[in-house]
Amino acid sequence: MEKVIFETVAGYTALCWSGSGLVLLNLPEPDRFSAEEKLRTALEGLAAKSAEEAGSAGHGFTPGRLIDEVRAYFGGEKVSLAYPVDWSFYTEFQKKVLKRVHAIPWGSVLTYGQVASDIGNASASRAVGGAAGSNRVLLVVPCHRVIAANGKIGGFGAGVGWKERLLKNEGYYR
DNA sequence: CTAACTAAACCTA
DNA sequence: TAGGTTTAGTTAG
Repeated sequence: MEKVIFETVAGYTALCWSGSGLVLLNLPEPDRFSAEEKLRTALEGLAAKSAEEAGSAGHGFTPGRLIDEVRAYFGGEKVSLAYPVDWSFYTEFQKKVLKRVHAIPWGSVLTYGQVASDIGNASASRAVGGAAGSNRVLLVVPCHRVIAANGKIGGFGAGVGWKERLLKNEGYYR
């Protein structure tokens, strides 16, 4: 597992990846120390499951281009952030949800209910919210592009303020 | 139209 | 078994 902390205009961001794809991408923190704290805490939760990480083939991922894109993202530029994800830390249901969310393009949104139908479980909208909350690869898996059916913003683990900010950044609001 | 409340639904720890 | 990034329906203001 490789890891790095880099700086953007929005703050310090932690990134982790394995041989099979991205493992973690946090939102920016105001200083390097808190970014490291958040990274350490997140990695503790992953440690228990990391046994299955062995034996990944490797896809030649290097963080350089991704870091540039994340910096551009917070600079207000439109970027695709299309990178492979290491799904091995998620349950089957979470994988289905997050893979569907992974495919939501810049500037568009789905409701929790739409994601639920798309994965063949129309009545699982609330569980979709739960699965979205398990996403550790923010931005690359754009769970902030999933909103409530009444047009309201819905919830967000890192705080609804962040969700608003990300959606505004993508031109979704006004 | 907004706010408040309810029941139903599904996954995870 | 509790609770979460829900939803649709009902009722009151």
